[in-house]
Amino acid sequence: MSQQDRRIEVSEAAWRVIVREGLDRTSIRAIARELDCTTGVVTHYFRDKQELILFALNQVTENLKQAMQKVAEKPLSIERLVEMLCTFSPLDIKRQEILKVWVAFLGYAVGRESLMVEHQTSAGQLREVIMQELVALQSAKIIREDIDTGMEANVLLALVNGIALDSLIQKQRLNPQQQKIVIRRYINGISI
Amino acid sequence: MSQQDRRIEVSEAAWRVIVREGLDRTSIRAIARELDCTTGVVTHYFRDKQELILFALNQVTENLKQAMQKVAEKPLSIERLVEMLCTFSPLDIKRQEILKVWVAFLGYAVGRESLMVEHQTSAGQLREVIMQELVALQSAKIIREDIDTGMEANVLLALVNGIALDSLIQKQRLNPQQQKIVIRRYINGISI
DNA sequence: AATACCTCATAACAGTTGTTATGTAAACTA
DNA sequence: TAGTTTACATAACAACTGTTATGAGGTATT
Repeated sequence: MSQQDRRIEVSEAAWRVIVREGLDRTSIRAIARELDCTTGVVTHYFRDKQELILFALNQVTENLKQAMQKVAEKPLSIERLVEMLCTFSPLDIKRQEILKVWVAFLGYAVGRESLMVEHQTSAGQLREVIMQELVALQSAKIIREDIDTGMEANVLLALVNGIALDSLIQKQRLNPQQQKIVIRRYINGISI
Repeated sequence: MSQQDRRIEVSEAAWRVIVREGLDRTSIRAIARELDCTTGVVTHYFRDKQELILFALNQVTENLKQAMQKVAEKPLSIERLVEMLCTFSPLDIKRQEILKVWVAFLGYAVGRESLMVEHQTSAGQLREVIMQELVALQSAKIIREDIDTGMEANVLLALVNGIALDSLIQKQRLNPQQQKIVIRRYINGISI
């Protein structure tokens, strides 16, 4: 097993602790316990805790980007955009956990400007992908010519992020089917 | 000054520390420093830290509810719904700080089921208000009859929450004017 | 005027934290 | 096979945490 793979293992153990016990209780010792090892493992693969946190956060982004990449292989269509956006929706347990980890990190970034910039960087990348998708759809005359692709990318991401949050904070939440319907309906609104 | 007022003072000091340094660094000692007092003040007005956290979180909800209450005094109209929803938008510094505190608490609630339930309770109340607004507008034949007010309340809150998050995580973010336009445009889509 | 209470300061407590140094087998390298 | 690096385990460190007890000075009550 390569060093990089082992780092990912440690990072995933950190994820599990975060989801189960909360980010502030995710100590180096707790991660080691989750790995059924001692703290020596963690300190061996990460210089300090900040490096571990940053790595784990980047793993979240990496997961999302890969999922979107996979969808991007399909032929251009409205449906492809819908599926791309649904990448963010907590439709299965894996994505629910990613969402929780992401929310925990975002809350942790409040009052830590450098961490918030990390979030902004990854969010900016996702915005870029959606925007390019909109531009392509616009060129193909599938969506209206008069929409501002930059702004619309923000709105679409805001909508899917909001829907994702809804699944966390609402007891009477949108079910997976409704989530898809809402996104599809919104996109229909900007289609020709 | 009443006991309740003093509790609010402590809570607001906690807010400032959270926004400036992060929730996990908001220790009782840090709050006391912010108040320019000793920890005696904090421990006198709150049994323990959990009670303080819960109080500070409820203050966030209280702030939002009061702002919405104020809007609710105006006559029923599409514009009133827009303004209600804009209550959540970080249009000024005060609301930006409330948003940050809220996000910090939400992240803190990951892995703490009881705290997450608190979030769900307050989010549920806000959903109820928006839903009643939709029902009233529907009765007044201002918005379409065929929309599901329950689901639409979720979507509207998801949209404004998403827009609020956008202001935190996007560098190329929606400006306040665009935020209002987006909300208004969406509501026009469900109007007659 | 005596008593009780409210408001806060101070200090000590044990527990947890990240960090660091040191030890030790196993695996690789020469 | 001797030497070096890798992959951990172990332990000690100071700093910080929430909690609690004690006390002191002011204010209100009787």
